Amino acid sequence: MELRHLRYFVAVAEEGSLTVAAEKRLHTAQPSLSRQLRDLEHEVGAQLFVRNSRGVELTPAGQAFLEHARLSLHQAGEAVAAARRAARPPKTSFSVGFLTGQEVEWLRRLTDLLQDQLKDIDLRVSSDFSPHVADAVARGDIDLGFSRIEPKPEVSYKVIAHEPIVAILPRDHPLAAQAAIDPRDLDPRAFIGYSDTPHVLRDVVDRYLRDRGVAVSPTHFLDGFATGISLVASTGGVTLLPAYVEPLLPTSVVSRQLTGNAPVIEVAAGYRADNPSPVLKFFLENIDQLIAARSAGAPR
Amino acid sequence: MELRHLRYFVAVAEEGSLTVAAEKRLHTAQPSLSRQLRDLEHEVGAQLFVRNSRGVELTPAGQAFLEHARLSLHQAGEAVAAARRAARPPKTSFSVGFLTGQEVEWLRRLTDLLQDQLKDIDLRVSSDFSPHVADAVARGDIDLGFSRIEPKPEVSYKVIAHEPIVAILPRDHPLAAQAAIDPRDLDPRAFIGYSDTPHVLRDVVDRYLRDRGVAVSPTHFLDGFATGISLVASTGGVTLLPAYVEPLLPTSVVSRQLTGNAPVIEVAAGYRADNPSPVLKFFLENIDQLIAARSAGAPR
DNA sequence: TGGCAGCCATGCCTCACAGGCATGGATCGC
DNA sequence: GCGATCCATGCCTGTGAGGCATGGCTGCCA
Repeated sequence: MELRHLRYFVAVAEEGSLTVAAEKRLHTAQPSLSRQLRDLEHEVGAQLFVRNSRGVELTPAGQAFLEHARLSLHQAGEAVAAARRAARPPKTSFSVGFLTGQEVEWLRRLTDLLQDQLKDIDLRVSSDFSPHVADAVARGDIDLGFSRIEPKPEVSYKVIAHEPIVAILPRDHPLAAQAAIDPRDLDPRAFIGYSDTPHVLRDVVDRYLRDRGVAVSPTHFLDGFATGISLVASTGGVTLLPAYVEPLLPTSVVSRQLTGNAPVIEVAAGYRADNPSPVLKFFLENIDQLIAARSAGAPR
Repeated sequence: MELRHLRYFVAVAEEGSLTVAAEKRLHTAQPSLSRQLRDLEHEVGAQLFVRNSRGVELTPAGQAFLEHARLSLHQAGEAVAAARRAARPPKTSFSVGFLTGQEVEWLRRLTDLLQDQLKDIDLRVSSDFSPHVADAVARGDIDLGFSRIEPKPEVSYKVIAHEPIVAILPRDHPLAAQAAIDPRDLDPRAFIGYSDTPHVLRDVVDRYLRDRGVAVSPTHFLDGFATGISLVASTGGVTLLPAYVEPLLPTSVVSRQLTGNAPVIEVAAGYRADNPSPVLKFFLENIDQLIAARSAGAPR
């Protein structure tokens, strides 16, 4: 007796017909099936079916056999499934955090880099303000953070990109008619400044304006790109933001380059050097690939 | 995958060696076994054993597989056993009682008669004094009793044999020198009589002696053949018993026929006519066969 | 270090039997 | 009575299980 016999028996018992079971479930010829069931009955030593011109019916012996045959087949299937589960290594957990808005580009590049390993990685993604991303890295809550360089003793950074800063202004603003904007043309009171949260960006912009003798006295302050765009749209003011926000602008808001040498701001990959994650190790070993793909103008 | 694979796998897992399992449990060649297990691993998609020069060890996947493989094999065996149980009609209970000593002949003849049905009969056998056997039949405790004809309103009898009565006496008794004993030569005081229990035998013997003008005054009384033989051996006296005891005599005791027309005693099959037992029905329908076999001098 | 023993793996061959096609027998419905 | 449907039986072919011979690797011992 083999599992084959049990499979055949159960199929016929459930269909109530050798011909139907052979064609629809077993994809075999009815005469072969007939013979296999006869052989099974001979081995068991009991009649399992009553044959008639309309098909077959189980005998009491056949009914008893069916219950255990099902259990046997089920356990055989479970044996295979259990072995496969036991053989599969546990998925490696890997948590990635992004400065909000940066995931548009960097999540795609990251998953491209991890390509073949992705099926074995339990990847978790979050986005937040840059300092919060850095905090989470420091705490070990996330393995890798794409943010500004937020100085923290526990966190190491690798710069992965330099983004130019651009002017963000209403489409109908007088300066929008120019291809590039001179910062000295800005209205000091209509300039939208920065809260403490994007302090890296604030420092970069402050230094840029100071170097050009431009003094601004903002009355509105943005926390992130979202609030920045919102304030530009509602106040009609102008602000400076990294170029990554360009694809995220609404119709009423446009970006314009700045004249002369535009300031740039770094995007960095932040991590804890003592994190033993093999995925992190792989990422750091292959970070040049990530940077090269961006430099080559890989499609976004 | 077939049950064969599971059987092979479990055997190897338990023996920890392909060679040992092949030789001692599976009675197959090691190379065949090696190939079957490789095929199984290929189908499961996981390595189930670690091979080394001392045999094999289960991997975690193999361990998980083993648990379910055992269950599958067990259920397959249960399927067969359950079907066989369901197919087998319940055993018919049949209780037979014998006058002690009669089972030597009649149990053998009864089982011969029931031959093909025996596997379906739960046969119980007991032996006792004849009146006790009759009582048990009357009560319905036993279905068939081989005894004397003990008159009881509930019990019907069919005579199955007539046994001659013989003299039972010590080997060194003066009368033992004769081929046949004349009852008038008996010592009236040394004759061993009968208690109330074998009253049918007592009546037969009393009538026989009275018809020949022989008066005995026994001082010892037997209950059954066993006490009869014991008293003959210990008192040196003589008694008369049915010939069935002859094969049961010890060396110091012999039997001798009686001169002239020897008395006979009936052996009867007793039963309740209202007993619905199919085995009893069968027995009564075929009782002539039982009697004929004895008449034909069938080997005892 | 070399030889031997023990174990599992691989190559080749044979044969048993699973599976397919053709056909037969029984039953049922019109 | 005929045709349809179902299971059973005969015959044939190809697959794969099982056996023997041999190879490769490891470990032990002189």
